[in-house]
Amino acid sequence: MNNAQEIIAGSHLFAGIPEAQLAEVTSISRIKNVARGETIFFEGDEATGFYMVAEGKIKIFKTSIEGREQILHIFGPGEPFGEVPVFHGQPMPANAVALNKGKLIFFPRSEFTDLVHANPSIALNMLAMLSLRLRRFATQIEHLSLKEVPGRLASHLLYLCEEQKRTDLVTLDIPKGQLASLLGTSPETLSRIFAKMSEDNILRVRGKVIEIIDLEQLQHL
Amino acid sequence: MNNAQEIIAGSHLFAGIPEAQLAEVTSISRIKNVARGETIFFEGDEATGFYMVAEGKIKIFKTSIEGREQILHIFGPGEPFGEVPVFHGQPMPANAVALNKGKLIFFPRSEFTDLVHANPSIALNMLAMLSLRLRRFATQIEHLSLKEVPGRLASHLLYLCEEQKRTDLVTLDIPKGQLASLLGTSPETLSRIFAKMSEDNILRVRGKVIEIIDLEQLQHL
DNA sequence: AATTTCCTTTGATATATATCAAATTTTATT
DNA sequence: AATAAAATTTGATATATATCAAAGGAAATT
Repeated sequence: MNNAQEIIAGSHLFAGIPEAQLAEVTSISRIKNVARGETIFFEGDEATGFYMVAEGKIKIFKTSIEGREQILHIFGPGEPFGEVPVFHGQPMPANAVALNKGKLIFFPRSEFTDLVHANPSIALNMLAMLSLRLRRFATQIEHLSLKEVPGRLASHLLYLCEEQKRTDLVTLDIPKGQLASLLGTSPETLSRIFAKMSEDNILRVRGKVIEIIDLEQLQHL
Repeated sequence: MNNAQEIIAGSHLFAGIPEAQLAEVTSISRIKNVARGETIFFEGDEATGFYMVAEGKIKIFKTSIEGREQILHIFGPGEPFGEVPVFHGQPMPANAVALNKGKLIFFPRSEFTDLVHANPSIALNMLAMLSLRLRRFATQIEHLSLKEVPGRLASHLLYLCEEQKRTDLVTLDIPKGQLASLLGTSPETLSRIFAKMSEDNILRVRGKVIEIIDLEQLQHL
């Protein structure tokens, strides 16, 4: 009745490591249940370890003094988060909140670094993980700075198309307000751009379901 | 007359590894001289290895179709760059150009990954490196999305204050146009904001030298 | 030293997007 | 099902910043 083991075994982070070590990884982990909206940690908190999502979705975000928020990542099952301070020994760089009721697997810092020392594969997997994340951040910076909101939305929809392996229709996996925060804009602006795209017959919005009418136009943006 | 060894030995990436391995690291490296303005690689190029700056400065940047550019990093002596694809096996995520005449140390991919396998310290140093970089990217995203240009400029100047260990006067280490691209704005806007800050008696601009008059005001932004 | 090239500043204008406010729809809770 | 709460949409307005254009200044090259 412990699916933590399954999540761990199926994750990229612990891919390809021997059964024995997998058991060891599991043995140092702890389960934490979280409610929708619950804060896992705040920016500036001391890091005692990192997490992996078992169920639900977690958003990692920064906030301004005025209360606006910018989402950096949204993580789902199998994805680790909060690992940056593990290797660098500084406080948490951002806030983490659960988007839904869910379950997390926690790995205490020192136990985990011991494992990494003994197991170069984990280190290399983690390097691949962080590299991928850097690449995504680079794209996010590029989009924020060089693209306008319609372009960012188009990019995101095309990303969802790939993820959902469909080209005619995608389903948003987060509320539109959260999507606005992920794209670095306001809910109002996002809504208007959806409206504009509908008007231009690029897509049709039916709640969380986006029907894609003109894929080429979308790719063009 | 080979200061590559010195740069390598003094770098964070290879800090604390035994003499013997340091020699090995040096032995797989190659020196590359670059001219001011020379391209090291383009986004999308296949990665055959990564670099470390020995002399000069390198900018890593993205460009839009219209030709605008956003600088992601500026790296100086001792700092590695282009390592992301080494661990993830995808093309280069951004462009690299030399800001000055300089010298680079190149490490071929497979030789380096062999070294990492054999030497967990290098892996852990690299993890610390990438973690730091993720943290900086997170800050950059935060600034682009949640702060206005004056705030970003203030942040940068305060960062230079720390780096140069002065609080009354800092020297820009890159041309103002490049600084604009780093801050995600245009040279015109940056110039205007410098002018505004001068007018408000926050600072005084003398070419590349910025005299800081009101540190508190600057921190306030 | 002269000249060309590049960098920076200043001015005028256009526009994408934030913000405030209110209406409407959707979702959650009793 | 009814009510409360939250999310989304639409409208009106303000503003930060991009862009175009041109002049002035600094730096590099001959």
